[in-house]
Amino acid sequence: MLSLKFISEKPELIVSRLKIKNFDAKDLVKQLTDLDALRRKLKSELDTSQSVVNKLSREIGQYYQQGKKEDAEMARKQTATLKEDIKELAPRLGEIEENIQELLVQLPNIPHDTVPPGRAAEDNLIVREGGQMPVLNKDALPHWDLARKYDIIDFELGVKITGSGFPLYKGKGAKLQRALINLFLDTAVESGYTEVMPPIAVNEASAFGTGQLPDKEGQMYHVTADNLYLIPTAEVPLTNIFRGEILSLKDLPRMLTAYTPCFRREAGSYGKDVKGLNRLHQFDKVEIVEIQHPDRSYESLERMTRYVEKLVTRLQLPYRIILLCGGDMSFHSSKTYDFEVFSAAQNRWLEVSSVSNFESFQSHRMMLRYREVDGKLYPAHTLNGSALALPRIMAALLENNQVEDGIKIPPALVSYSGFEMIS
RNA sequence: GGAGAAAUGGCAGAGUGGUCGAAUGCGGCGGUCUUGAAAACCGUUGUUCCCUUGCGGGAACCGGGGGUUCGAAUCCCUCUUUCUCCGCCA
Repeated sequence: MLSLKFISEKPELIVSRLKIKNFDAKDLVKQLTDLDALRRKLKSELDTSQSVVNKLSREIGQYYQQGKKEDAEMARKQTATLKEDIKELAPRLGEIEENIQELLVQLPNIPHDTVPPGRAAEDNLIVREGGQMPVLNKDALPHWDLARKYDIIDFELGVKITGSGFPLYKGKGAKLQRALINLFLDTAVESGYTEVMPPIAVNEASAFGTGQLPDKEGQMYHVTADNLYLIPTAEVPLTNIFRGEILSLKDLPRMLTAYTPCFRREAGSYGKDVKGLNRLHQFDKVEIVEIQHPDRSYESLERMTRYVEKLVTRLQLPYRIILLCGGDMSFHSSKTYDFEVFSAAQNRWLEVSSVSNFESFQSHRMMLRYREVDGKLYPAHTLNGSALALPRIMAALLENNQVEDGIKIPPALVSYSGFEMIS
């Protein structure tokens, strides 16, 4: 969410910047600035009336103490009309503030200067590519066939136990998952991230803080009996650690990492996109989160991107880094890099990571601030990135490394998996 | 799930109707002292919003919401959360 003050000060800037995101903010911004002007006016009136009432009340107290009953009665009568005004104004102000809040959450984050314009995925920019494209035989199998052939992932059992999109990993498949998680966490910790194991169900305030609520409600699993949400990403609990906090300069940056299962309802998806591991309701992910000083958040974004690049490089997967265009970016992000790895048997690129700078968008929602040298409080910048999401990494690893008699495990993983080959 | 207790500033903890944004202690920050540090001493130390170019002034906040009252941290209602004991349980 953008700050109301910023919107009122720079309405044209916001409208023009949001054009990059193909978002027509004109009406919304106009409504907000109008409402803000009204809000200020009412607040002023209300404060003035309240101020007089408070003053009279203090006097009444003194009159009673001095035994001046008539003076007290007089003052008491004076408060009556003012209280009428207050009774009328206060709910109006409340309504306007609610109204403003409803509109504020509809306004997307403004993109960074370096975000290219564009409508959709075709307009994204490929920033860098790396890794070797594998050469596979014509009879190379997609990962769902490999999974069955080597008995390492059982999609049918997952359906039996839960439903589609909840795969069951077994044997070396399960071990490989664990190996990936450990590799990712260890690498993150080596790179300065503090490991955390957070709750994977969150309350409403947390889901609101990172922006899952109110608009993405249908994408989360909702535990209605307790009004909790299963996290769609560790970003939610990790960033909300700092909800309502005031950090000092020496606290910045805060760098956290966590492995969690992630849950997404993904309502409406179907077809080849959801085949095998391509899109799941439950999947594993290691996430990195940073809380950073506004002057350095873009350095962090680049550093995090290089960090994720290091991971895919270690896994020897062909990858490309994509700078999302305005139209393809998420509602909350100021700038996002996506990572895709090539899954050779499917002959397609799979998104395995998304690294974003949200600037102060989430901080405004969750009142996450830091104290600047001038002693004042400013919203901190929040960033996060997948490092990495496991299923599609698994898909690419299986497909790209298949040989005649099995699947080769990349060297970086062997010390974690304990085996060099799945056969 | 049953019974009881509680929720106050970064933390601990006073405050049961009037000058209480809130004693006191700890912590934090600044200073004195010191070669440096500690100790001691002195000072300082919440947030949001409104008005104001500035100086400054004002409103709100003692778990959330509502009520009583001229006036509420304090009284009433309600919700939530936490703790203790019992039950169940990895």
